[in-house]
Amino acid sequence: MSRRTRSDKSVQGIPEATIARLPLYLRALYALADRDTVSVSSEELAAAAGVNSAKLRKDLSHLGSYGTRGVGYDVDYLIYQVSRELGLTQDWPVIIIGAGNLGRALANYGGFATRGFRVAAMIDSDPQVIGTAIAGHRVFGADEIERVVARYGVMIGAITVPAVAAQGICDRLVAAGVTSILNFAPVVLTVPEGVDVRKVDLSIELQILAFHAQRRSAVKAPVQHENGSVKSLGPAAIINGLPLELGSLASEGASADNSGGTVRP
Amino acid sequence: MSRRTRSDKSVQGIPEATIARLPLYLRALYALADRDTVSVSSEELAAAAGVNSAKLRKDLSHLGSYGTRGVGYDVDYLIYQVSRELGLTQDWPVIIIGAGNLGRALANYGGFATRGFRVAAMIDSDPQVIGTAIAGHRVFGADEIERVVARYGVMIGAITVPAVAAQGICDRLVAAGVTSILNFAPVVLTVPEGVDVRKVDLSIELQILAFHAQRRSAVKAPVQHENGSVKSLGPAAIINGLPLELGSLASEGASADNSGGTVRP
DNA sequence: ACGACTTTGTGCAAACGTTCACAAGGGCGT
DNA sequence: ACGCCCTTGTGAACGTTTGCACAAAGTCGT
Repeated sequence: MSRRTRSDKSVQGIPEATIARLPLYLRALYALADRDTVSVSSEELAAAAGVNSAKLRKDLSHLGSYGTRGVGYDVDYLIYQVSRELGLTQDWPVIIIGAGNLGRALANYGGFATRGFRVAAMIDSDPQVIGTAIAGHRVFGADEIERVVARYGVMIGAITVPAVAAQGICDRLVAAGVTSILNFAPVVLTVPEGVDVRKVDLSIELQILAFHAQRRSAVKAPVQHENGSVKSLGPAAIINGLPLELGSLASEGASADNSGGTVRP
Repeated sequence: MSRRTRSDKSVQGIPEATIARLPLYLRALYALADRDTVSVSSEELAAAAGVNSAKLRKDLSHLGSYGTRGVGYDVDYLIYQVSRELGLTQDWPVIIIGAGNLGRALANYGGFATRGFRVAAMIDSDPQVIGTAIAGHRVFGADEIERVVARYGVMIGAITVPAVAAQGICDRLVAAGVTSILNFAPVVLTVPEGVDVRKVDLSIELQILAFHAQRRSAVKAPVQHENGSVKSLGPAAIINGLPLELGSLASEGASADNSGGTVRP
């Protein structure tokens, strides 16, 4: 039954939500493999990945029947299957546009090159940076984008440039043949059909956190005595009823205005 | 009628999916305000934020009735309402743990301090870095975490340390009273109930892109002639029928087997 | 003052995602 | 060889999210 049924379920139909979790499972599997674990149950793997075991089983079932009832999953075999499904059995050359802090962080990111990805080149517009090497990768000028993409068959581009420059860079990448873009700039990129854009947006995540934090403190001390886990908290934690209006930071004129000059409440 | 109906719908029930989009709308609104746009329709705003207009209207309706039928939404007023809902009308001091490239990127991130957030302090373990200033923020040693959190009433922490150190830092933050954590380390953090963790994971995003890229090239030239938007592509784009098996990268027998030695079909 | 026009806000149904709960199936001890 | 025990894989129930389509409600021109 488990033959490479290229038609059964994998035809075209793996849910987005499942795909988004596969990398998580993969990471947990690698961690297990590092500890020489040979086999793992859905319960254990789910715990390691931070999800519910039923969900994990259903997710994996979309790839095929790679487990053994009564036993669990063979770690190495599952790593292979998940990797293959994600397309990580081949190497993806990636071009990073923008050699600022974010671009450097990306280039240095260990788990990056780990499996499946490799930095083909970095691009920057600063003459001072062009020609230097970052994390072992040569930095080219923006005019080299097309050449680098063609030369290395780059299909994935990471944009870590300021917001105003992002759309322009995106257009050039797409024109050069890049069909997958990872966008770190805080703008909505417009791309032609067939191009895939994912965004990583720090401020959005912060804002979501702020919402929940506000919600939490607004409910005003619902006195969370309920699970003894509280003991794991240090003494300082209890003073948090957060009486402080965070006015203390003071000294800095910084906060209020900063270059951007956009505001208007 | 649009009074702060603290009871109507906002009682407690704004869907997660909606909350995740509010920051997007907020950004689009600020962009409009910068161009001195006074009023905007759901259609326009939705386009600017890259979503469907029905969705946008439904999302906004969760906050209250802040639009005017036949006209649209007042930009400034909506900015205020969305900001208030997200809790951005107050300043959130954030502590950044890890002054590596990612931590620096975060500290320098313009849109960061923009509205609602301020870097209370940065923390690092490298003696060479401690005591210096990054983007105007003093870097403290790890032993100062508790003091900084208590002093500034920090409720949000951003973890940008290596994976192995992340859980330890997380525990200390939680013990110190931090209840919202933005985790950049590629690990699943375990926290007590009541603490909110969001993760930003570069490699997961890349892997999702790889999946779609693979899918795209696997379908082998389904000849996407269909929308004239192709003309927006440069010449190089057309050579993309992707004849390249990215074999140029060559050496590797690629497709069939790869190092992983894991296999066993 | 009124009617034509525009755009919001929402009921409803379909699509999608999650969770439960259990039958199917495989290993292991006797 | 057999039956018990364990864990997978999945049908079905439930919850959430999306998108349509339209009534409600406002503006603007005449």
